[in-house]
Amino acid sequence: MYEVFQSYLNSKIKLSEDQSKYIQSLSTIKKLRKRQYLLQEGDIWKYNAFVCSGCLRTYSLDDKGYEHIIGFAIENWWLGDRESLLSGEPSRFNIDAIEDSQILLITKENFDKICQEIPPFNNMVNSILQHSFIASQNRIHAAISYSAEEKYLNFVNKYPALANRVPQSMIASYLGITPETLSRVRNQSVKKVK
Amino acid sequence: MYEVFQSYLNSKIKLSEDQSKYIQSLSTIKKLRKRQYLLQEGDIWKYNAFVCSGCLRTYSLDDKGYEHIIGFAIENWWLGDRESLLSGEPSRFNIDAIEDSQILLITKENFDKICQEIPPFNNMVNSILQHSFIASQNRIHAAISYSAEEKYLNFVNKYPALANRVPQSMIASYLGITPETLSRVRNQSVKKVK
DNA sequence: TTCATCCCTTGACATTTATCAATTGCTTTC
DNA sequence: GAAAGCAATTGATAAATGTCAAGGGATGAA
Repeated sequence: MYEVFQSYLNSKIKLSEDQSKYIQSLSTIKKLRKRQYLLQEGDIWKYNAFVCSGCLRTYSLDDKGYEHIIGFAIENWWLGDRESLLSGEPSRFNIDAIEDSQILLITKENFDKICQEIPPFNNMVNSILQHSFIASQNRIHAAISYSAEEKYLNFVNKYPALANRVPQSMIASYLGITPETLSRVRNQSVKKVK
Repeated sequence: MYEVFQSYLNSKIKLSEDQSKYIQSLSTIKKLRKRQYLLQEGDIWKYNAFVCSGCLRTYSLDDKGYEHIIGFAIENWWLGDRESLLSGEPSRFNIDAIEDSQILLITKENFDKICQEIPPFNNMVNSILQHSFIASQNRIHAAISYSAEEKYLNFVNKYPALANRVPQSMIASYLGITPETLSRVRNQSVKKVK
């Protein structure tokens, strides 16, 4: 399963065979079955994680026990709770598998070591962080500006790979609307297209 | 006005006098009057900007000409359009001054130079980016999970310095609600406290 | 001072979205 | 293969929020 990560890396930066082996030596693969937790509220998150296969979600639970989905991750996406990683505090989030998944884990310490020792890797990480930030700015924009229908269409447009892969109720939660509203919105959109 | 930035830097990292002078030599100060643009939709943004004094907002305009406020910035905050900076594309946003302001500007090229030549500076920048990302994750969480009232209370709690400084209508826009709704929400909150 | 502007508030009403409940069709599990 | 859950749909209704319109108070300019 390391190959998935390897080809990801190769698509982004140039590494010698030694460097690649070195990174591999600091990585571990974790297999998760559907519904299995990768991180549970209260745990402290200590890794940088990369999804080699499968699909996961990050979510929080409110007072009433409702789930609010913060994000999804599929193959070739990074994953984790940066807040807990950075602060060392227990996480407020849960991460679990929506499908059977395989995750590559690198501890914070090892990750920092790699960043220091392989500057191109560090640059890649920074670039990813920049892009993540921009993506979340765009999500904020959508959340405060769009109607339920626009939110859904925007989502499908941006993440077609997810739209047909995760349950609708989770997409609804991700968009901040109820499953019922999403169901109706989809129905109407279909009618409009006709 | 450089002193503001200097003390900010000193609070974060240790710099020699030479380094500090060097950074200063690559910085320029721009004065803005209230309502003046720092960036206009369609411009390409090429700086990292730091607010020395005053208050600004970043916003977009939708099809109907409504403003959607993406963010605020006051003294000791960083500011800019990372998307345009990174992509080199024209910005989709406007940035203008809510109060008379003074902004320190460093071009992307010079900024990168500083990052390369002064590793602690680079670390600081990364740490800021991390924190910005976490902050935007939290804003997303609020946007999809909270009612109008909760959004407002959360905002006041997190940014008390802004709550009494920027017009309510802008706060409403930032929260993704109408000014009228915000006005009613505040009224009700006051009553509840009594 | 007076006028004009801007921002906030308030009311009446419309629209959107949420909530609750029932039904159906699928998976999953035993 | 039957039973038990889970997801999606649909309807009826409620609640939250938006829209439109009017008015008032502060602030700044002439």
